[in-house]
Amino acid sequence: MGKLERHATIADVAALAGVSVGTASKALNGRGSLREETRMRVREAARQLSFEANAGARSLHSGRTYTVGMITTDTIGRFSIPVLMGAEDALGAGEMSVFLCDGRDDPIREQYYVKTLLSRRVDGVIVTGRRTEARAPIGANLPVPVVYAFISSADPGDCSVVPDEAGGARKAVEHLLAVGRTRIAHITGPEHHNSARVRAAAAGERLTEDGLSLVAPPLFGGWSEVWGRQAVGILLAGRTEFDAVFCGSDQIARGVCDALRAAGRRVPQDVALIGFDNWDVMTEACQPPLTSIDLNLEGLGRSAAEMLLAAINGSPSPGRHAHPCRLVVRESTTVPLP
Amino acid sequence: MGKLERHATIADVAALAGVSVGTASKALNGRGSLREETRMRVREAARQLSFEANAGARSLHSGRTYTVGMITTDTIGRFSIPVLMGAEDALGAGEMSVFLCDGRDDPIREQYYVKTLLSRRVDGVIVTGRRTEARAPIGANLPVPVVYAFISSADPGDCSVVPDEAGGARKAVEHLLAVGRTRIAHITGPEHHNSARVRAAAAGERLTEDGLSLVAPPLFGGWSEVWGRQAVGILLAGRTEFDAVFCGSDQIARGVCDALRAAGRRVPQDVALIGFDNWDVMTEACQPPLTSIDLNLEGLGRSAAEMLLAAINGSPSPGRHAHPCRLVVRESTTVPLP
DNA sequence: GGAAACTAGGAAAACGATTGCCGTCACGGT
DNA sequence: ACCGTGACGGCAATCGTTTTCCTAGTTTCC
Repeated sequence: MGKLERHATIADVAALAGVSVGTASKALNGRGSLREETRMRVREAARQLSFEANAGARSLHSGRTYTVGMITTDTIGRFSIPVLMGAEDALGAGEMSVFLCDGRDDPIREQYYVKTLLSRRVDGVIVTGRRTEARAPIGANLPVPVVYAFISSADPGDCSVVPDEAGGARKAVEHLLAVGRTRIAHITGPEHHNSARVRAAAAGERLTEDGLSLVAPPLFGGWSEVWGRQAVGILLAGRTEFDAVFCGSDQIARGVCDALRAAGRRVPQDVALIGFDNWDVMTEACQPPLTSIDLNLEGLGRSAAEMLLAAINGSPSPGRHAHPCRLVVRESTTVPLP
Repeated sequence: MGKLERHATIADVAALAGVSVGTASKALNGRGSLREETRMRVREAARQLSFEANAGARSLHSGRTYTVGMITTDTIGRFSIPVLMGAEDALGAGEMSVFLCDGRDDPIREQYYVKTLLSRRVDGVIVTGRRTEARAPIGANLPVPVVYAFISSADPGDCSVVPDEAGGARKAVEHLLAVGRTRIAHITGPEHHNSARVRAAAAGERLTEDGLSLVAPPLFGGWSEVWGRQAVGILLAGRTEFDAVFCGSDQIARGVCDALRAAGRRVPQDVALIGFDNWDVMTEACQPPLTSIDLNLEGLGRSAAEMLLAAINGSPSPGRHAHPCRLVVRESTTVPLP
């Protein structure tokens, strides 16, 4: 089998085995009634020619291609990847292959991809990516099921799977309460970002349930370490007492941690610190290692893929589905044993 | 066009336009000789039915699928993504769709993917991922061209596109020399990692060309911030004078930066600092922002894809191709203007 | 006015695989 | 001897498109 060799067709196999194409097909797929000897002969021929059935030709018949398209809204990033991998994993288990399409936040490019995918007769489409808000559907009345993962569709009838950020924020607060902190500050991303608002609101609500409140209004800024450092400055200047900080991202938390240390406050003894995203790069490099809320994106991707598979098989799950977050405790909220 | 609607076929279009299928095909593809009026009629019918030619059926004829497979050796990570995106971009421009396959470092899984891709009759395959050394080829005598990107194939006859790490290391040293530093230390990743060895060796060689040498043997460790911090301890304990540190990764550099500051050394006034990878998360959060060597992975991916396209069209480029790195200067090597 | 030269579009054969339907054989029962 | 019945495999239709070959018409030119 040299580099220039053509792919073997079932006709080649049939010829080598001395049977008709139809018989060869039946032999390889375990259909029809054939003598065991014949079956073996055909299988052996197929092996010799390293025959692999042409999936395209096959799907011409079955009407299914066993492929799905995955469109990322914005450029593929830290958040899309786990989603993508989870989905790929779940789909692979279902014998599905994935077409990757990087939309790069360009609606034209995206529409081009949608057309391409449809012409390739994908069985379904997953849309993912990060946005500050829900996004417009990729198309109306598409002939195949679509699932939005991580991002959510502006059409509430579409199937979207999103992290339960409010639940995550509640878990964060509950953990801080559980380790005995009551004077909690919240530093987070830009207010125009839906995630920042939702998390802040949920944190506030959870405290209210215990008759408490944030020691100061949420500090909205950016998602970066730089902002985390600045925010600590603001907090300290305000002279508000606080024994814990809940941060909207691990990067913010890391900045906060560095700034607190520089200001002489110990983490976690003086101030307990909790992040959001559970991004290993940050949680591990932080001194001390950072407690955080894991969005469980890989699970989310998997779950989205499973919903897509279900929809392809005729059982769609319309609507918005919240995927639970998970608390991961590290030393930034627990005093290490001496 | 409702959700349950079948895809329109060219027969539907032909019927609506009142012509034969053959004619419809010619009209849509600009073949044959047809009256302009007929062409328009067919096009209009296609538009009404939102007809998109079935790519699978089409490729049955042409023998080409206009798809390529992309296999990532290890789990998709920070390094694979830009490569992947660059490739996707270049391929998209060539009207090719990409099958994404996440090998997860599992040879069985990988072989399964290779088979799947071949049965889908991809026109070519790109293999990417990170490894400490060159990897075994994904298969011998495959019927389609294969290009290895970022990672390289152990078979020197295979087409591999890899970053010119030695060149990058030389650029780093040259930059340090250019800003007047001569007492350079090198802190890098594990010695069993090919990248670490290559970069260290190239740095040493470049210094030798100027009659200099590293102030101490390269410090091999991990790629992490934690190691960077530790290494500074070792360096300071050794009482060797140094006015610059070239780090094998941005994470190491960041750790070094934090540790130096904690030890009272100013960056860049006392010690100039340069990283490797140009990872925005690190370079931007570092205080001061970090000068680094950019592997130019997106360009590398693009370039790999272009070589694959060329190979598909009959002009393969066998062998190992080094893709140049780029120096990105920030404040960690330049004293900011007062 | 008749042959040559076009033009427009239809019919049918690929492409590779699957599958329903049939024909043929061998065998057993009456 | 004849019929019924399985077992085994071949034939041909089918999926959706492209493309090659052909057949009517219509011009054109001598």
